[in-house]
Amino acid sequence: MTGVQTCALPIYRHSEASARPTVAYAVLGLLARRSRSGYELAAALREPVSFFWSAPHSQLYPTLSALETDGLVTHEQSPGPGPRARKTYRITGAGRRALADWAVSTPPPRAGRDEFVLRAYSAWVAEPDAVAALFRTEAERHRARLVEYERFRRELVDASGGAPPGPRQPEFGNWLALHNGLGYERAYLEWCEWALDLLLAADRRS
Amino acid sequence: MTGVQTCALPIYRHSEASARPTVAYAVLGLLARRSRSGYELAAALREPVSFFWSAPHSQLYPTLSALETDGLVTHEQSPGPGPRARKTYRITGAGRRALADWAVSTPPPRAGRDEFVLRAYSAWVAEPDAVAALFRTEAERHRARLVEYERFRRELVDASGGAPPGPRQPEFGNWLALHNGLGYERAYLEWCEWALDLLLAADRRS
DNA sequence: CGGGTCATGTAACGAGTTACATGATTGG
DNA sequence: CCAATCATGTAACTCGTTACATGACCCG
Repeated sequence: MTGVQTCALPIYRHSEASARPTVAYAVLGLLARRSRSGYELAAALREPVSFFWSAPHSQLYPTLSALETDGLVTHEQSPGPGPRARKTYRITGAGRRALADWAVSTPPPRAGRDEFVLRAYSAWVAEPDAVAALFRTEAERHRARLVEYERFRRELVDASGGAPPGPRQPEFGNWLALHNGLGYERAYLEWCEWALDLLLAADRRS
Repeated sequence: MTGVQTCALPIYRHSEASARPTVAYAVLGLLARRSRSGYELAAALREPVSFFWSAPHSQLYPTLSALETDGLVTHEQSPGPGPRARKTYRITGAGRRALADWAVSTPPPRAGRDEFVLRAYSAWVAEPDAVAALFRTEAERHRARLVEYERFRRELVDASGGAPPGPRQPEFGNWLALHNGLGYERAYLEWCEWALDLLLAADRRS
């Protein structure tokens, strides 16, 4: 009888009362701009919100229920074309407060994840030609995103008449997210091209 | 009886025979450089491998078992200090091939995730002062990482005598991953400082 | 009349995180 | 003697993805 006897019924309390999954704040962030139906939210979440967070609709609907239970959103029904009614969701005052609190709370230092860099880390075991092909494909992907993001930037600039949006305007958030995306894609593309140069230089030497 | 009758026993086959979780390739990537014990692998995975992939040891041990079942790694036991024997893992030829295949296979276009940018996207609902504080903390974090990465770079340059490593050397992978990390952190830091300038300019106007 | 869009949900699984668990040796 | 390190594993949970499910309307 030397071991420490532990409780047979494990009581896990590692989720604080106010802890919500990140997708909930993606939803609140969208609803803070304007009310939307579940379908519209699902469509918005299919393409990454703020360029760096996406979710399928299967994650959305339970999230909306949970947010409503907590009083952070409400909904109004209207007849839909199909077998189910359309629900238009609106953020509440409590929801807006929860979003603001979350937005400025320092996030725990989470490790970023990038599977492509992990592949690059092991690229030395593969054929250099195949590695070059991989990087060319990846570069193309980021080039395409850059073009898209530049288009978004022009749209935002045109919409706000040249001046950057004030820090209380919704466009401020778009502006921040977009510029992060632009910097990210530019840096990534430069890295891909640098890697291709390195591979080319090594190929010429041999 | 209008509905489509589906099989009562759902047969899910959406995982290909060779599909392995990403953490498995992080492990193989480490073992391709040199053999390591589970404990050493766990320590290496605690800090992100290739700067962009980390895992706790609880994910490691089942992964090692699975890799061994598939014949991609083997292990030798030696007596450990504690109640359990130390197992030193070695990658097999099949493991090296699987790693090389994975490394150059085009990854499915996954959406990157960045919770901080999502916060920034909703920062307009919060106090501008709190937003500025948030960005200062974040900038500091990236500045610290940059300093660390610059140190790694000097170490790598010193170790290889100035010349960049050839595309068949393990250091090539480190070199690629490190330069991605450097570009990423530089871009992120610049973005944080740009955002702080924007907030400061708006503050002066009011 | 067949496929796409609108519209909402549930089921099952895989991936990732946190907590539980054991126990010898080493250093302050 | 207490804490950290070495050393390995399991249990329980949350988060995220893929697949299943229904059905009306619109357009060609």
